[in-house]
Amino acid sequence: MRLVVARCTVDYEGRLQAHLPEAVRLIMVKADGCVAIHADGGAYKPLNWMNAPNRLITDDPRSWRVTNSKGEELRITIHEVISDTTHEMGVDPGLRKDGVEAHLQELLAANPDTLGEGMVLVRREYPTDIGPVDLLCRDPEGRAVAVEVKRRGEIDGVEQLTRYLERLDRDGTLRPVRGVFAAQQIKPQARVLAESRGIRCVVVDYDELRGITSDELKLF
Amino acid sequence: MRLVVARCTVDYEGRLQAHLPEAVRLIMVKADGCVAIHADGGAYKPLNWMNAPNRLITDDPRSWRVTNSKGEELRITIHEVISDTTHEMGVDPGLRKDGVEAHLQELLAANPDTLGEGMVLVRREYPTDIGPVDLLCRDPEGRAVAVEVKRRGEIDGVEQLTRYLERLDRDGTLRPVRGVFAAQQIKPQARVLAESRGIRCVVVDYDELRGITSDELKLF
DNA sequence: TGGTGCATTTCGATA
DNA sequence: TATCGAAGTGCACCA
Repeated sequence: MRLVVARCTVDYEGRLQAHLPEAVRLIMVKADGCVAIHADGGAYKPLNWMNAPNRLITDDPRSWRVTNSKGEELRITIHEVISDTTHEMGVDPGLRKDGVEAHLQELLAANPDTLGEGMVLVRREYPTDIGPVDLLCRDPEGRAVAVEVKRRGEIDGVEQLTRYLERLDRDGTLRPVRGVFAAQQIKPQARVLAESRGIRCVVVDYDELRGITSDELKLF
Repeated sequence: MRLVVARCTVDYEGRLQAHLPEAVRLIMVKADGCVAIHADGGAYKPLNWMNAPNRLITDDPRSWRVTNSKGEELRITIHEVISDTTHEMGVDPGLRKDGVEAHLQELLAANPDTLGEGMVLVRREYPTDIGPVDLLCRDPEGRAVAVEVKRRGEIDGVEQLTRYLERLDRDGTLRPVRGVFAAQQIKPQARVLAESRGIRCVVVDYDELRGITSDELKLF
């Protein structure tokens, strides 16, 4: 990784046009070739960048050009170099994560009762011609229930579930299919839209659900 | 901005749990306090981070703790410091952008003819109870036309316009409202969905539109 | 290679 | 401050 601290101006032309006036910034060049220009503030997002794969030309150390195959271009004009260092880091072993939507889906699949008294799981990732539904269940009366699982429930999640319901309803063996929108948190507008379409909203407590599952495991 | 290159392990606990095994990485601490841990690859996104505002405790230089008011915590254990530098950068003058959706909307508002012969603008950001429609126009016969403007037209844009049309149609003074989906580029699947719902698709040439507007200005 | 959905999304505008 | 929609979104996954 090469780290250049320099007074520079930057121009980007590609998906939009953008310009950075002269100032001191950090230019980070990673081993995969991606370039990022950071100011001394503003979260982790750089002011400007060019992802790999790209071509970086620094023949003229005062004027860098980064281009990619999509015709995007980043021009960095360097007025004064304050620091220029390079460090070998090797390949990173990578990040281990826990607690994302996939895990929430697992927990709900193991505890369909959370989605409604007496609910029974038919299968996870139930296929339709526009993609898989997160969960397909049956209620105590044997009626099909399609479940969309989100960490945070917003309008586009309701739209997604609506499209699935439309498709599933065409299947004579399932019709009529009801919808359940399950999330750790549901935005008010998403709730309004869901309920106006007869979709039930279920707010899920992740930690509680994890507790139930581990309690059940203790029974064995 | 403080730049530390170090062999480290990192743990994050907050919106999810994540762990980084021991490796050499860049730890970037910005003036606003935000902390980002970068590997030598993988676009501009850091492996781990904590945005401002937060509290950074480095009393023990081998074990940093970053916490915020939401109860999130980042622990950085430093096994070996390879480099540790600090640079003053001052406040960045910031990024100037051009070519985004707002500008496209302005240009279309100034040239409603682009959306259809004889189209007249009623107003931009026409309010509904689920949010404002980009443009509301009337066609030569005086019928209402709702326009959704996107840089790139994809399925969710069609869904958005459909929701607006649904709402506007409830307004007796406007009904029936037609829809126009305007974008610099329209994905085939979005076009199919739009047309199946009777929504007209208009591909807009940004540069040409800008030319028309400047030509009109020259007339004055 | 392109389409779809998720993200510790981030970011900005607005009510 | 919450909420909503856009982003040069990035990224994984799958066809």
